Amino acid sequence: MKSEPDEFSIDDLIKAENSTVHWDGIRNYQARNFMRDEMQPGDGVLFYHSRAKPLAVVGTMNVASEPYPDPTQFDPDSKYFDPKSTKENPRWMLVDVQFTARFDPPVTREQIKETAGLEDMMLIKKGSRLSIQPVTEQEWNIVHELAGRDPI
DNA sequence: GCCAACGTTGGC
DNA sequence: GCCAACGTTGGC
Repeated sequence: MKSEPDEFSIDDLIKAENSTVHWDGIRNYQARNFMRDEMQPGDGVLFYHSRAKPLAVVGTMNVASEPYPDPTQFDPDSKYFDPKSTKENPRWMLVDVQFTARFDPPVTREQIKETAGLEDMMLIKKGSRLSIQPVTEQEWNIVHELAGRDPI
């Protein structure tokens, strides 16, 4: 899962209550589908800082809820308000995520590009801007190796 | 800050 | 249902 640290960083996640947040504001159907259809409580998630220095995987999270409707879509005061969405038929789903680890130092985009076994990661494919992307178990393990950590 | 690559919208 | 126009993303 990507986030611009100016908007929401891994430090913000750690500081949140229970180090857990609603991953709200996702307004892309493909990204929504990943949360709605592919994520289960306990799944591991890489936290990536986009539009940042350095561009890097800065840590990990756990999926901490079942998918449920993003409450911000119903809030007229939210910048994520969607007038076309109804409570009966919500458009946007999200999951909660909980902090699990910080990578220090982070695993940079440059490292990922250079590492054998990670060449197929969607993250480094040209033109790929999806903010939620699938990661294979092998990729998860290699990224943890680069971080000097045991994969969970 | 630029701009290429994407995704969405809406007129036809 | 096509596709031009528009808005957004995110690496550089």
